Amino acid sequence: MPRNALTSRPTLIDVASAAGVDVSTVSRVLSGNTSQRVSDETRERILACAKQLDYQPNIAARSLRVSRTFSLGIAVPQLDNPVFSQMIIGAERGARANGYSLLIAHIEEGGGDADAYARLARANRVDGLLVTTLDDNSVVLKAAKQAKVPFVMLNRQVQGVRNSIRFDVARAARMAMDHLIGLGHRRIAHLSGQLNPSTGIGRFAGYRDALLAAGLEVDPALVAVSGYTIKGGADAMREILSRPGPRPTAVFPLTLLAATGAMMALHEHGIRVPQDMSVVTVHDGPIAEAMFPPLTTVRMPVEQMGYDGVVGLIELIRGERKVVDATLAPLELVVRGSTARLL
Amino acid sequence: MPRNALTSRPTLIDVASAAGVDVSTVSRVLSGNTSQRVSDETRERILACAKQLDYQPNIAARSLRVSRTFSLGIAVPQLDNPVFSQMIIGAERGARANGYSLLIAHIEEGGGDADAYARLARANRVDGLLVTTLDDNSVVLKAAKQAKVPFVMLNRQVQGVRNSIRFDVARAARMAMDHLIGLGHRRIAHLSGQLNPSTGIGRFAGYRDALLAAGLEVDPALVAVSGYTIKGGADAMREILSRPGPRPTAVFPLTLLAATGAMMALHEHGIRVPQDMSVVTVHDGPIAEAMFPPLTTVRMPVEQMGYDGVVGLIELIRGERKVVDATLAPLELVVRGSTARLL
DNA sequence: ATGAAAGCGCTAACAT
DNA sequence: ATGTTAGCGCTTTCAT
Repeated sequence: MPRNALTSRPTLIDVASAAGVDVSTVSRVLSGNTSQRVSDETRERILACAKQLDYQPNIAARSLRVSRTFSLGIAVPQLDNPVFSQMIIGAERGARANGYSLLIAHIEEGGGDADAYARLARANRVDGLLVTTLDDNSVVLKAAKQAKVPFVMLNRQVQGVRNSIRFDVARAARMAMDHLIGLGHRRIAHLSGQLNPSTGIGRFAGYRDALLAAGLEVDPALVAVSGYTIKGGADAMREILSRPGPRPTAVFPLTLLAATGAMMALHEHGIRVPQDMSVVTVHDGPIAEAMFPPLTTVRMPVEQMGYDGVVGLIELIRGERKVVDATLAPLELVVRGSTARLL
Repeated sequence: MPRNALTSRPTLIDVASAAGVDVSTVSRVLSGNTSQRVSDETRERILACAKQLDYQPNIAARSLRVSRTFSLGIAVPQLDNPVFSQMIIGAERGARANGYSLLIAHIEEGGGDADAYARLARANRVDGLLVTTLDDNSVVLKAAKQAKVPFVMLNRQVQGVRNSIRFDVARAARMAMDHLIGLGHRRIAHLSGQLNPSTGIGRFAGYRDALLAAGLEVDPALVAVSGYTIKGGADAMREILSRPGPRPTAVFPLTLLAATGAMMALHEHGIRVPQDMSVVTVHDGPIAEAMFPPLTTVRMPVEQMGYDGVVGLIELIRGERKVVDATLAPLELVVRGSTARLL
């Protein structure tokens, strides 16, 4: 019984001698090398022998020879965040479809420079990296740059990073906000991932633009920073509720997890959703449906983002492409029980 | 600028010539080979050169030479289920700590034989496999057996599988049930993963045992199969609510996702938690806290399971161990708002 | 259309 | 204590 994957398995030599040809011929057939012709008869015979022996190429040998690992890495800061699980699902699918494996690297939050660097230095195990970060100035990013392999950033645009697949979050925000405004809401709070250093009202233009388009003003008292966790969302919501002045009638947390936290805070305060407060967010998923009441959301093509990122990355690696640069549009608004017309 | 990970990087030869020694000496130093002595002076010099050149070993070459890939695979059926994300977090940590990479394989549900087999046949990229399945008779399992590498099954015990890390779910169930019984509940429903073919009352003994220990009877009308999804939990809860006869005063869904679904169904029916119905489940996580009301749960060491599984697997691969066979005990009961004393 | 042969970077006998 | 050397299994010129 073999101890490991690479022990005592048939090699090209076995297939070659079974088929009575040279290894190079077998290689040509099995690796689908089209530049050289092999007679149909020989090809058949080789294929039959390979199948009969259950031949599986030794990837380490091939890697050594062709200087490629055929694996990609994906670095995620939170594995138990639906946005990242869905990204991974899409990325894995794309990788598999192209003969690549996906290696996961969990970047622990607050792991610090040394750790993140060390981790990604392992990048010599991969031909390319999919990088996601919650913090734009993250060390992860520097590490990825150090990693001397092409990388594509997902769901984030960062100064100096050329390759990225982004989500048109401004448009999604606009859709969410227009929904609330259309329901008659005027005092709409916003839980933002982080504040824009210049405007101070949240990173994404959608919130502000929608207000302005409706002739409303941006009230800083209605905006708080939630980050990207449930706890962050709950804290930000509590913060807004604790501020003096009239309470908002609706809230737009930017992320699903923040919205989940906001719902907690609202329940704590005995504020009924949607009667007293409408809630809408961006990014749909099973949790959104499972909330009470179920959340109205703007669907986000997260899996697609992972898939497109991988495909772009592979094209980058193959030199079939110089740059990966796409923006995915939001999918539709799914209206559920968390939003209602302002009475 | 290098196109990929393995192009134009310093090799052992570079380090050797920089240090003025032979490659074999460098190899001995850098691979920490303790069986052969190298003078401290030479060692220092080699280490310095390696560092200065930023030498990183070529893993493909090493793999080819030693017939090991230094990667492990983890096959999961649902990536967006907290139980699996947490397992992966633990597994990744364990792998990393031992110089292994973790490769993820997402087994799509209903992927069918051919697909699952084909996927795991790729197992020649890994030295071992962590296998998780929701369906005991899964083809995944057969595939893993075909995969000629050691594998450890997580969170499930299956006939004929020697290596597994299990969770003492019977004891966890007992803790959950005792909590409900202690609160005065007598009519307690159970949403089970699947039914036990012999008893017909759910796979796990904890539910039945707790009832019997309290002098209560098992009422089949209070048991339904939920599977392991939110929807399954919601459907099973609806099913029980639709049955004639007195309604239960508490429900014990076996999994967090099923509990989430059950909460949905209860809300739909206007049944208040915990006033009209107490809910307790096994496996804690952020969602449990985010529910309304927050769920009382028995905490489950899921990350630990991934970690222990990986460590055991590596020991298996190294031949330091013949079998991996452990059962993890449940952690504590966390009482939150979803359970209350029966009035 | 097929074969011969070199060599990717590394490790582990075996020599010295 | 360190050097020499033979491959691991594969792809890819270069011959034929």
